[in-house]
Amino acid sequence: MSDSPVAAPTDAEIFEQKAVRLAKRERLIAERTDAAGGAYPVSVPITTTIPELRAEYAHLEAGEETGITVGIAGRIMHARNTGKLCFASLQSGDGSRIQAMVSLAEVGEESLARWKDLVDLGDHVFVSGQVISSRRGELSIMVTDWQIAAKAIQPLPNLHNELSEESRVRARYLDLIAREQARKTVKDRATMMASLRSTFTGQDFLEVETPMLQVMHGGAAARPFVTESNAFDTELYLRIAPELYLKRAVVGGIDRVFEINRNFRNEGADSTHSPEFAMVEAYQAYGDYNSIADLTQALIQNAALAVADSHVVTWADGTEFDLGGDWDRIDMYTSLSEAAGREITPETPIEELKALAEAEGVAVAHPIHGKYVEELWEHFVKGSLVRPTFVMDFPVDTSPLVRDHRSKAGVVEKWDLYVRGFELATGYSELVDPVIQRERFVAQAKLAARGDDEAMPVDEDFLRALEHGMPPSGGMGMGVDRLMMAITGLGIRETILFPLVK
RNA sequence: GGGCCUGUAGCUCAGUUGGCAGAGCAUCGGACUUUUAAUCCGCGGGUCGAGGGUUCGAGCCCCUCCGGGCCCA
Repeated sequence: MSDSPVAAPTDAEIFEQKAVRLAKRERLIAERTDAAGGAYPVSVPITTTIPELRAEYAHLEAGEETGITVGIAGRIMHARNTGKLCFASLQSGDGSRIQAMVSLAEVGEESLARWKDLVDLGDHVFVSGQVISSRRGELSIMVTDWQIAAKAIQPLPNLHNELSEESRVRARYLDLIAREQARKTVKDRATMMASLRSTFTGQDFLEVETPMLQVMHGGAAARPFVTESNAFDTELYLRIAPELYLKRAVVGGIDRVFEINRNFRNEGADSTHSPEFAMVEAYQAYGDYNSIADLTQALIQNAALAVADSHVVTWADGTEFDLGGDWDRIDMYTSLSEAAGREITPETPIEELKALAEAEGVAVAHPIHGKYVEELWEHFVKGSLVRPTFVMDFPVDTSPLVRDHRSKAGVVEKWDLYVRGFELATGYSELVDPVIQRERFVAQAKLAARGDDEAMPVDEDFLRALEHGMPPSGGMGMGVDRLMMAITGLGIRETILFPLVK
């Protein structure tokens, strides 16, 4: 906690509705006779749930009475009080609702008056009584007993308007209470995560967890968050990728390994980037970038099938998007040459690339061959990709952890998977030669010394592991939040339950 | 980093040319035994994101800062 306690709000700072509810809370607590009463009872005697009742009594005719007594609890979403008969809609966590009817004839004068005095929108309430259908055919509980299950002292937002986008993100609990799509997104994401794990385990991959706090960051080109350890009296980095640890696991004989967890990158935040993001990484011994592309396609297609029941997913805006079939695999230099109308190869001199980039208005932060080629590819080709596409064979100097292509000079066995214009996943034939790996690290360290704060330091401990021999392997990484975006068509702030906000 | 938009009651939003701070829902008081955003009557509720400036007078114009969004690089 912070050094100074947060000052209690003064009376003037408590707005009217909260003050009213706080007074009701006080009254409930003052009237409490045992642990089951008051404003926050330890439990209430529910016998069933709202969705179960909905399913079981869907057939009731208007005005029908069942003679069955149940006890249920839910959050008050609407209340309609008349003089001697009160109606309330109770909502359960999944969004399903049932009506409670509190009638003078059933509960008596005192209980009805207490209901009107003490129950507010947003409160959790327990009711017991007969399951009936109202005259208008609304499935209802004709209440005989009730009590507050949990008193809300903040008012519910106005449910007749959409919550503002900022409120949805800052108060996700309200978004979840108010909006079906918000609840569905949470369920869909859980379904997607379960599907990913199921696809992996179906192919004999083992899930592991590797360090998030690292003495040395690596495995990707990105700026890390820096923190410090009191116990070790040293700087630590929040990981930017789990790669170097997963490879250590492969060296140790975990031949098929994956991890799904958070990475942290100290970079800009916008509609497709979050400073912390969930990622899946996997390594497959005796595989390569082709077999790992097959795996990636299966992971995504199975996830789409699990969430949307089809390889053709329907986004929130109604657009249909087809993730089915075998995806195209195109060559980076070839597709760039075609789109640019001139031949560009790994031998194309940097001056020529620079001239082209300047002519096209493409800015390149670090003037090396590979960065020009990648920026130019994004400029010329990226926007034209419609179907999911693997872009294969990247420049060697921007991919320090990838092995050289088995037959083409100057490129590495790396692909990026583009889905609807954004990079969803990347895969490699992993570099396992410890001597070449060391050379690549040293080259990166020189970049770092020249001010490229995305470049990696030399990781001696990782190199020692590699020197013990890592089998030929394919590896892949995929942004889980982005996969969710691709399947649902939602923005990144919708796919993350609690995105970082200032 | 550049450009544009935005911040007003608990929530969602209006606010004209610079001239008394508004609406709906919610709250509070009253009526009502079949409502479905119930209805009807009545009363409240504001540091207009923060600070500074111009002006007789600023929610509105100018400057700085903070938060949010969109587009571009």
